[in-house]
Amino acid sequence: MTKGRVTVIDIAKAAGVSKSTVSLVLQGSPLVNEATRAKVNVVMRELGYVYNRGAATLRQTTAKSRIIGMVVNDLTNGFFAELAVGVDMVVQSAGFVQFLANTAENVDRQQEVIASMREHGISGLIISPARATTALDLKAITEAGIPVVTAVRNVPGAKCSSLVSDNAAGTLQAVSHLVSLGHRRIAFVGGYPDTMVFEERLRGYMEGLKSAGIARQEAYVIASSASRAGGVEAISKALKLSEPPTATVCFNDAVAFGVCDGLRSQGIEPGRGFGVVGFDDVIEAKAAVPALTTISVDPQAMGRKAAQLLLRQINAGKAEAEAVTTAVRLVVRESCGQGFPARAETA
Amino acid sequence: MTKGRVTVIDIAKAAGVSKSTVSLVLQGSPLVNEATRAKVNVVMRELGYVYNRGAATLRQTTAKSRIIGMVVNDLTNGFFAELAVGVDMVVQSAGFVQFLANTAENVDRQQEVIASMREHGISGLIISPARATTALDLKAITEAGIPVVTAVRNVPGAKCSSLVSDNAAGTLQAVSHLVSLGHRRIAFVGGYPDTMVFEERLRGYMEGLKSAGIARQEAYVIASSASRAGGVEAISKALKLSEPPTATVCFNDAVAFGVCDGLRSQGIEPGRGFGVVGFDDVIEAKAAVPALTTISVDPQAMGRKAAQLLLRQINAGKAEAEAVTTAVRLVVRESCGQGFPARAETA
DNA sequence: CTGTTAGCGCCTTCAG
DNA sequence: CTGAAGGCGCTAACAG
Repeated sequence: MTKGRVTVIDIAKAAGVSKSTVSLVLQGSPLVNEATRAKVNVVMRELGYVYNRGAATLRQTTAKSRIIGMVVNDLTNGFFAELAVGVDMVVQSAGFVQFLANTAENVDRQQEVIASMREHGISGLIISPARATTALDLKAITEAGIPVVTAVRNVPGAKCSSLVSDNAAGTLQAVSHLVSLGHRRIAFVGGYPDTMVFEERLRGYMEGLKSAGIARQEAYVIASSASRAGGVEAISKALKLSEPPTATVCFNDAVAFGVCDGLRSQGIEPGRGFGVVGFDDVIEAKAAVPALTTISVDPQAMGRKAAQLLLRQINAGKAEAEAVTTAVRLVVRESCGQGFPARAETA
Repeated sequence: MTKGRVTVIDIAKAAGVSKSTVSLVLQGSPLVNEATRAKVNVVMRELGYVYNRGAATLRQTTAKSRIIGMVVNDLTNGFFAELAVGVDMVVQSAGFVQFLANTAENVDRQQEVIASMREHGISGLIISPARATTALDLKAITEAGIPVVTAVRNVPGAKCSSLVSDNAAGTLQAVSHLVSLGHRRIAFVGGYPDTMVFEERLRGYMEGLKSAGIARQEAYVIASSASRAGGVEAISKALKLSEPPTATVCFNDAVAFGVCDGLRSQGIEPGRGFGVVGFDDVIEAKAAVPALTTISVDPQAMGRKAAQLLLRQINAGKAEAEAVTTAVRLVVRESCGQGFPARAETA
């Protein structure tokens, strides 16, 4: 039952110096006598002093709170949990502390937590935006001069940097992987050609074929909805071709599951003879199926990168010149045959 | 590029009232004229005012920061991620915000983050302690009158409430489950009888047998190290008995994996005929094997419970009378046969 | 119901 | 190297 919380003035008194001296010690200033510094530190320990960062932040210009906000659209999904871990690592070792909030894909909630974090004076924000997030949602905070970095998804038009996965490189790797397993008839299935993401992934697929010296086959690009059902539909079409593929690169993992379903219903076991690579789109990551190989960013690495980027901006005093979007390299994760892919081991 | 951040005084001026009036509006006091209140709110929106909670906290007695600390020993483990999600839910809807830090089982780091959180004036702390945590580690914060709740593991001697799983009820359920599947020769394998946890789990097992009217068999309690290797060892012993068991309740999931390994090496497929129930000890949760049924607390539920408990203490003004440890009910989770158990669905 | 006056704990001049 | 003021943004008493 400490009565009134102990303050700099208390410890100044007890150490027989002035408050400013104490303050200097607190900031590790070199202007203070070594002996004095030691004494002050001892007294602080004795009295159980705890630094009041709130007061400091109040006094200082602003936003030197050393707290960074992290908002995530689905913490239940292991991918994002790891993302947060990555962020936490660098944030912690930089002497910052992390606010974490989960939005569960709810934009309203997202706005609430961002507002709340602002009230607490976060020095910067890392956000994996909820689905329907628009530039407008981020306008207030970016205009306040608080550095913002988006990860995983990006928000077109927002004045902030972002980290997204390198889609083309991912599907390219997927193709190379399948080729190295001996496949030559490789299809690209799922998704509709009206999104940027689709274009990118398709492009990587094409490049992969090309660099393997495989001629492109129109019929091997099979669009469908980017869902499990879409995957089923697409693979059934594929298998009816006169020369059916022996492997597929799937637009995302939902599609990949559908493909597996479809294969099984034809008595074909995915992963044994028939290669299936799913683009781990994060969304369905938690339902990974064993027989599936997956292309995905390393979430922890992405988190670390995001945090570094943000800290750089914070230290630079202002937000980056303009919105920069960086593509993060992807990693092929072999299925592990039992349980689920050993994601942690790739970290 | 807002110049000087807008303050209560700015909005007071703009609204033609005094700062205190604004302050009252901010706190939703009923002492202010409805029209005035409305006007103030409008002006706040127009000027893009953001409440400075740090300043408020500074002025107010103390610790009304509305931020709660959450420290977790392994966020990489899906269990703890879900725990944090549970906490976040209630914390958020109570208008608090959550500091999250991961200690990766490192006590030193744990002390650092707790210190850091203290500097930021957390109103309360929920902690899933790192392995070697002692009451001493928590002494400073509890003595400062900050409510602390431990979850998952408890810290003997610490002046705080804790939430742990109901070990006995868990193994009891495990036995009942196996009995309902027709098993009568059920062994309890793994672990050494020198820990409290072992005692509790063994007791539940005994009770389970008893309530099923099955006589206890000395030979069916097989101690071993609480590891995968221990599981292999234990099951091999079990199978050599003249009347070998047809099912096992395992001390923890590491042991359970070992049991599965051992069974397979004998050509027995676990889960088909031979029942295996592992106590999901959290530690190895991420490596769940499909063929395994598991007894475990629902992590989100535990998180919610912890947060509620903490908030109650915060609102009560002071920490609970004394350390109360509450057992959380466990849930049997059927293996799902593919991928890993659909944990989220039990939430 | 609204305005005035003090600080909360800290950091920054600015002198000694 | 150290001491004395002043103020960050807000709220808690009091006055009006």
